[in-house]
Amino acid sequence: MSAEALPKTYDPAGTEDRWQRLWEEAGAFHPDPEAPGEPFSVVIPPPNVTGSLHMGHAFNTALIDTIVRFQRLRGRNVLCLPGTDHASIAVQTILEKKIQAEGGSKHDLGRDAFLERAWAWKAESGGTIVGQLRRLGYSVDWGRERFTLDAQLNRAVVEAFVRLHEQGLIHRGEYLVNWCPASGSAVSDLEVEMKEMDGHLWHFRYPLSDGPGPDGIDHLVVATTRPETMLGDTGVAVHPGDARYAQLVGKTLDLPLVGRKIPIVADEHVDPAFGTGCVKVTPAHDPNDFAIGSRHGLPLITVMARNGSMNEAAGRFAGLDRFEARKAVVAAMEAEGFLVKVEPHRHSVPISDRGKVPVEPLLSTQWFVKAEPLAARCREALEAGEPRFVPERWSKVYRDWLTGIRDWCISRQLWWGHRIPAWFVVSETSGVITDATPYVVARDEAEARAKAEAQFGAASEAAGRALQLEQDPDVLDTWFSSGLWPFSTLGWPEESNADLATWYPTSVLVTGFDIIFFWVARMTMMAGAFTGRMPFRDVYIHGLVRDENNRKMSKSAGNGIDPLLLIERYGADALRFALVREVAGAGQDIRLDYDRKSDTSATVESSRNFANKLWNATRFALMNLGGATPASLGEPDPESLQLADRWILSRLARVNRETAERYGSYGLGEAAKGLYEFAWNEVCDWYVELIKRRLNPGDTASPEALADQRTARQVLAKVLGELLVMLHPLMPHLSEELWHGLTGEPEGTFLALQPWPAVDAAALDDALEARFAELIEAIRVVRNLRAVAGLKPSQGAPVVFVSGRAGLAAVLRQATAEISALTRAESVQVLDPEAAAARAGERCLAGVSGELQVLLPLEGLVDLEALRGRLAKDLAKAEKEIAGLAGRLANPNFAGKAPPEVVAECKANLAEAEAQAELARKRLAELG
RNA sequence: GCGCGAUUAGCUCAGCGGUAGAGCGCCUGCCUUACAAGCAGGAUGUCGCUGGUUCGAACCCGGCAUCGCGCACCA
Repeated sequence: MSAEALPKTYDPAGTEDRWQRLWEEAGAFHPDPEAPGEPFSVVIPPPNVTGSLHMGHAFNTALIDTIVRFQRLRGRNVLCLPGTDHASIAVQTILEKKIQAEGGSKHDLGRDAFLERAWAWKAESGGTIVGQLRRLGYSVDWGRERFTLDAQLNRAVVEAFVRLHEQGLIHRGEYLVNWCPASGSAVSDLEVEMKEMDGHLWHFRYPLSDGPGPDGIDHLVVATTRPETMLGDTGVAVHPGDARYAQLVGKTLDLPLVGRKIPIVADEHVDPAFGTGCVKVTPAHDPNDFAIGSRHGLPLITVMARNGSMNEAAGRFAGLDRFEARKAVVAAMEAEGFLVKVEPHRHSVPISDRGKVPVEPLLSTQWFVKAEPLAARCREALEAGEPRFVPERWSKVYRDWLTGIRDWCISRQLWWGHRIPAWFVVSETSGVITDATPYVVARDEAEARAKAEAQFGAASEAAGRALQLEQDPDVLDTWFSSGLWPFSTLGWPEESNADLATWYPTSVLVTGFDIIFFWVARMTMMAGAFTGRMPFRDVYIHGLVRDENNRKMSKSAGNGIDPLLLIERYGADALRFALVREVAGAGQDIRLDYDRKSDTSATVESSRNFANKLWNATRFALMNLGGATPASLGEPDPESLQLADRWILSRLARVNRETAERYGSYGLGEAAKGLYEFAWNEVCDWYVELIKRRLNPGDTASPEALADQRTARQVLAKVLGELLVMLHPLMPHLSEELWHGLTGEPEGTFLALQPWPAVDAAALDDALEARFAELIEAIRVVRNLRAVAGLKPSQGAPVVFVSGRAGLAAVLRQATAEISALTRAESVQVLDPEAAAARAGERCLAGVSGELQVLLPLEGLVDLEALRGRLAKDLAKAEKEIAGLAGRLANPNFAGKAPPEVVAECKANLAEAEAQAELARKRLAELG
């Protein structure tokens, strides 16, 4: 690529598409398990096929891809495995809405037709998502793409279910579950969100069956937030120590509206100080009441149907929706004189995450995973440091959840998902599934039949009926299959699978803190049970992307930003870089700056500008390397390096070391910031500017000048080449493009697969970096003086440096040509203080930096006012410093207790500040 | 109620024991043949409040306040 071929600004669109295509066509990210290199593996958190990606996915993707690209450059045998999740309940909700909008229902459609639509939806949504992931430049292995409902993954799910069942860790039973009437399914505890809402506390009078006792009490008052449940009351509880009611325990009440006699029981759970100290007990509709009921043998009466309406047990209220029934019950209680009072009451209401309606605790027969034994294994592993959480504090959140874990309800009354591998022997219960129907759990129907034959065959035959099986119609919680993701995707349960052998356990899981319980913990529990090891060494937990108002970006809140919009505007690399750069303080949420009116983001724009800066730095190099490449130029000869060369090579080595360290320890934001500063503020602002003269020695250049030109070219090529490698994990497309431009490598060779450059430890030079910083500062002072004096940029001026330090003076003398170029100096003189004294009285612009004086003798050109202002400012600054430092040194404790080097530094700084103040005073006096 | 996090320049955030930083924005001057998506220069902060530890605190410890999040919840 020639420099002329490069336009002045970088246009990401074509470049990014092209490299994505070339990488994929070449199978650049399709690793071989047998290939050399220490294995490094990541399975991506599979996005739900619920539409399209949001910024949170882009963020997660940027982090993962940065990590895996870095590891690839480090020579690891990297597998990054992509895929998508079927998301039973979310997808089913979307589809049902669509079908409803068309005027139908899923039941009209039937199971098979519904599933056909679901698969069609999956194809569409999954395709969109995969396209978006590609568009981000994700270096995943598309050849190993998985979907949680793939046949192979289904095999894993079935196997896992069967084995857990065999181990007695899965059971079926009737319990109070969280019922979501909107979805028509049970949901797990985690899928319920407690939401503070304004409600009411209704106080009801329940009369004693036997009329007033000796103390005149003829009723109890109970309070409730859910009046409709009173229809299912089977008792009233009081605290055993509550003297008010002690003599009533054991008596019965007449339940209003229903007429049932319900007992008064004593139970510790009741808080005597709350309300009247009497609690109505509805065991079939409230978890606490369920517990009380089971302690006292109270019957369970379910008064609600699964669609959220009242059932026949609700008597005259049957058929009413639960909220209608609430009103009706209150009205009836009031009409019959049982309503004592109504109070406004703020309380927490359990809301179904997916259905967005209050969940109903409902008695129902479901499948459960006994979580404690699985969790115990995870807790032990955590004690041993597995997995390692980054940041560490999340391990506590994880451990706390695993401690005191409750059983996990895994069955869902849905169609889209992994069907439960249990077959009911319906021939035992007249052809229908009841709670009493026996069942077998098996890998497939044939195995089920064999098992059923063995258990029930003889009896069936004896009874003269054919053995009839029916598979459980329900599906499994999506997270059951997601829990297997790190190994089901690699071929489990086929233990001999090469992928599994090479890449399991995976190296790191990268995900947001919001799914530590849902997903991370489920994966560790499943992995512990089936593979005997934790599924990943590290868990890197990142924050959430929040919008400009600090709200979590989410589809349901409607505040999401489409990553594609930003990619189209600024490029994928710019978006990635912006997201990673924002993550510097690991684990913190990031707020993406965004203007919804114009669809612009200043943050992403600045990353785009950075991309453009790199583009132009490379363009500059191509214009000045004379057609050579880093390879053809070769390594520079250490003997011929100039000061600036040695400086930038020292910086390069240091940045290389730091960056590798940061990439390797999840310091991704720091890595991004460090590279940004190095590339822009050191390479572009200083090094490139400093070598321009050497790169253009002119037509009549001496052999020495030509040799020096070659050195400058070598160093520039090396620095730029390495910089591009280091930037590659963050800005893969741009770096790939520029690297090809710089090296002239053919399209089939990829920067993505190059080795990370070795750190040239010999180039590291602290002292030189320090001296160079002083040179930079000296140039800054000159520029500042010129600006203060109001000199036109084109106007030349002589520059005089006065320094008593030989080292600095030598550096300045060495760099006079560069200084001239960077400051428009007509001449550069470096004097020692004695020589300068001889020139005292000359009218100059004067500035001070450390012990260095910078003079611009500008007889006749000087703006006296500006000069005084500048000196006064220097003086004030120096005096402020003196006050601070002197104050510290005056404290006897400081000298006595602070480390000697700190004291020495303080003294040196004081001396310097005093010298500075003195110089400024003298100059001011000279001006009169 | 228990726990976690945040509070630093107008905005978004770094810094986590030795005299306050970046990006964006702002002010001044520049189309200096890599880049105006740029260059040079500049201004801007009692580092939430309050005690303490320390020679020294934005940084460590104790309170408090505000905001956010998680977990558990009394009908």
